[in-house]
Amino acid sequence: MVDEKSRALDRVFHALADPTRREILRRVARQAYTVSELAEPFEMSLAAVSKHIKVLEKAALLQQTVEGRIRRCRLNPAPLRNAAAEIASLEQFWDRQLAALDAFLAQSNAAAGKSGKTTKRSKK
Amino acid sequence: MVDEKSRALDRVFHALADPTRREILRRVARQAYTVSELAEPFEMSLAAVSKHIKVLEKAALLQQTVEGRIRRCRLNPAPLRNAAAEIASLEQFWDRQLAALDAFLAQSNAAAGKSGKTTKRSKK
DNA sequence: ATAATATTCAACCAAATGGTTGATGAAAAA
DNA sequence: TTTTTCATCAACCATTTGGTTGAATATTAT
Repeated sequence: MVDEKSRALDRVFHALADPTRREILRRVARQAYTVSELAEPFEMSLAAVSKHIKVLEKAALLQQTVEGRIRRCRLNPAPLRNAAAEIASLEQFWDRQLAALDAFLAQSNAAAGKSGKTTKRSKK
Repeated sequence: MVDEKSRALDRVFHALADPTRREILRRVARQAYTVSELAEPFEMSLAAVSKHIKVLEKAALLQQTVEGRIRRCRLNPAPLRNAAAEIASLEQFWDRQLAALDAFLAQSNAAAGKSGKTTKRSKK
């Protein structure tokens, strides 16, 4: 399972890359909705929304529980944490690069006997 | 410009939804690379990697600075923060839903004169 | 039993995606 | 100047995506 984690991220980021699906996620994050309720605000067919929901399900971002003929849709937040972790990891590498640059500049300035600002940084 | 922010998110999440592009981002997060250097580890043509880079550029996740005939590629972390914020927002709504459920259960249990656990929660 | 409702499925379509190869342009090296 | 090198562009191709419509399925209501 070397790249299964990566393919899961593919699915999650792909699922998030659409405004309709993000809107659906925002709604189910607050409360559970049926497919019809989710579809109602959108100017597209029920089948189209059903497909969007399936994309979200394949990313495991949304879970359906069957209650007779209706499906109740809820958010599953777990994959969001993986996506957030991936993004945080990139930001962290970036921060380290900046830190190294800061250190380099600080040393250069010290060697030149200068004072003053370093690269602007967000405070940890 | 109502939905320009949304379309920017579309581009960022779409850019992140590919393992090659994520790997490119991880590299440029640490240091600057030329297009050829970025392409070298991948089993695909230079033109293909060039296209991936263009996707990252359109998402503003990557910036190129031209130095003669080479392009030096660096991470631009700003769009990552927007993506992270969107994810955090979903998680926040989810947490509030759980909090409301907790409150409901607590009140039910109190009314029934019971004690004991509530829904399991991650500590803030 | 029949009809209405909720949802999915299947077939289709246009557009976008992710890859290829070969030509091109512009800068650097010979 | 000629030749490499770095990178993009253009044309092409197969697959995926995001939508449609109409039929199918299963459950609930009459």
